[in-house]
Amino acid sequence: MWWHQHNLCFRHPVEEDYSSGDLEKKVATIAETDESAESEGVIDSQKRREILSRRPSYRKILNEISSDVPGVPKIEEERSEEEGTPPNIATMAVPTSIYQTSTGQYIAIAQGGTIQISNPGSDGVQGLQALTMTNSGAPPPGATIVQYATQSADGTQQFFVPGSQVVVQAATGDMPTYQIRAPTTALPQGVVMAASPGSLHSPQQLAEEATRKRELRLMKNREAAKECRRRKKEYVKCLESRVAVLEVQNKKLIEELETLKDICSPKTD
DNA sequence: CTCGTCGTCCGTCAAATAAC
DNA sequence: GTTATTTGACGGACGACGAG
Repeated sequence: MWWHQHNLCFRHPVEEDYSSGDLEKKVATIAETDESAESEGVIDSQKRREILSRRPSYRKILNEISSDVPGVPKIEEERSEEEGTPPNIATMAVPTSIYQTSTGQYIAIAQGGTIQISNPGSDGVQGLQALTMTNSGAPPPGATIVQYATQSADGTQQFFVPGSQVVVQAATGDMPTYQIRAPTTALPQGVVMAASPGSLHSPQQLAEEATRKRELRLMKNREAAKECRRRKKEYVKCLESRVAVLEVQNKKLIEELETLKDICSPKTD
């Protein structure tokens, strides 16, 4: 595989994939001191199973927290790129991702695999093309077909667009970059020509189809992992702020308790 | 300058979970 | 039951930083 050329195994003692478990415990501990011990020892079997099993997604957890605690922001279902959203796309249907090409064009990849390309300098709507990837379900009538292909020799991923243009995704960098290019060569190895599903018969075609599916799955998972990490960060931030709030509350309550103690049992000396 | 360590980010896999 | 999504874990890359 082109992205895995390194076989050296070497593990850092400190991982970026930190566990948020400690923070969760901290929040739980502080919250326990705040609230009465009513729940102590009352864990029924179902709850125990819930604890033992995998916890729900960060989105769910955070949304539960935020419904309990006002002021805690909810994780949105889908979010477009926070900053840098081009003004001429802002009024479009909310895309999942927006990318700017080297030529200044904007590519918005919406849910459902629709790709929108808009030209800068226009009034925003002019020059917009809605494209649908062939592997994202049945395209709507009249949709332009985009052919997704495997990486090319320079380590990029390409979407083939009718009209002799290629949308190229660079393999590295902080954010995936997309470029509109004229194809430099004939279709690279691994490209599946637009063919009806029923016509895939030969072993080579089947293998190509399998490769294409794998590439698509990896691409989707790549994006999912990014999104998951973003949610996790948000979740950890939320827990940290909750810890801070609860610590302040705890301090106040302790002070209050001391004051009340002093009032109720003043020293006779 | 080189080397080792640390922290962070990323892509991938696999398993759990959710959605249909 | 099948498919899609989510997320923990793993391993590699890379930059920052200090020690020699």
